[in-house]
Amino acid sequence: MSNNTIFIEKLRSSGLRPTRQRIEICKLLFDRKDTFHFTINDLNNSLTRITNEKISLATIYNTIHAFKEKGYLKEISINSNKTYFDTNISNHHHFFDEDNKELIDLNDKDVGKVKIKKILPGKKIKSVEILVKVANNN
Amino acid sequence: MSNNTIFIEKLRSSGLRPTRQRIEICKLLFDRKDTFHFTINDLNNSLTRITNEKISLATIYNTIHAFKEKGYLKEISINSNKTYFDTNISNHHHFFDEDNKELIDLNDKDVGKVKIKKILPGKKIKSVEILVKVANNN
DNA sequence: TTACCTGCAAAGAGTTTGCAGGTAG
DNA sequence: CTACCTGCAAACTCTTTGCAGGTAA
Repeated sequence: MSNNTIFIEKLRSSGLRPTRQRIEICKLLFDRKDTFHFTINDLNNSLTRITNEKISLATIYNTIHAFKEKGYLKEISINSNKTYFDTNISNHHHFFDEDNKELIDLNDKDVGKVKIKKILPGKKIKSVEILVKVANNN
Repeated sequence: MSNNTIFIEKLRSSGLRPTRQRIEICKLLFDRKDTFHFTINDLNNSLTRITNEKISLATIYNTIHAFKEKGYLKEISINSNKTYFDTNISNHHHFFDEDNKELIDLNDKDVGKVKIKKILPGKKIKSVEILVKVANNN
């Protein structure tokens, strides 16, 4: 499958050698149509299940961090003991469902335009993230 | 100082007995005009410095968590290995300065009204938090 | 006196790192 | 062949918890 070429290029451009383990990670992250929200733990479990072998956490962490540096993944601001990542790197926001600790995308057009009227001298805005926490009605 | 009465009431209404250690925590958190953003570690360091004695982490954690449950403190959603709290419990948002890991308040009026146009069936919106990450121009 | 609290230290969870053998280039 | 990578385990950081002596009511 020539998708691997894309994965190899993603890895190389992130400063990583394309290895069997990293190709597996790429397949899981990028070989899909929909957005994928995950924690390292989710990813590790999925990899173990899909590949029937254990991929080292060292590899998973260094790969994910390189992708994040390169901008192929976004880290999401949630107050949680875990770090959440998102394969959707477009400008968008999130619902966080507190009942099942799940993230749901909120497209930019689903949110009225946000205007930040305060300026911090000498500082540049890097990102504006909106997190809408939701829970069951009860 | 009769401020202690207020602190004792805050503690009692949070289901906690007013002890010497907890009064010290209250003084540090609530005896001030301006907003206070902190991590448990910040708080612990300040307490040690101010009181010249070590207050147990167990006490700090159980006090802070009780205040948070009661709504006297807010937990802020930042992707960080640490948990940030805020003594400003009004509806407001934050800048997060990535250079020095510091939080800065963003009043509700400094942000244009945010309209969430997507609905999740059966789910109720608990909060809408905006985090504006900033860093030095360079 | 009783229930709760404190301090300490150990345990947990998530993440990071050091090292020795293995692999890409 | 060399530099980088993998797997493992140990180490680290932050947070939570168990326990024994101490304190508020």
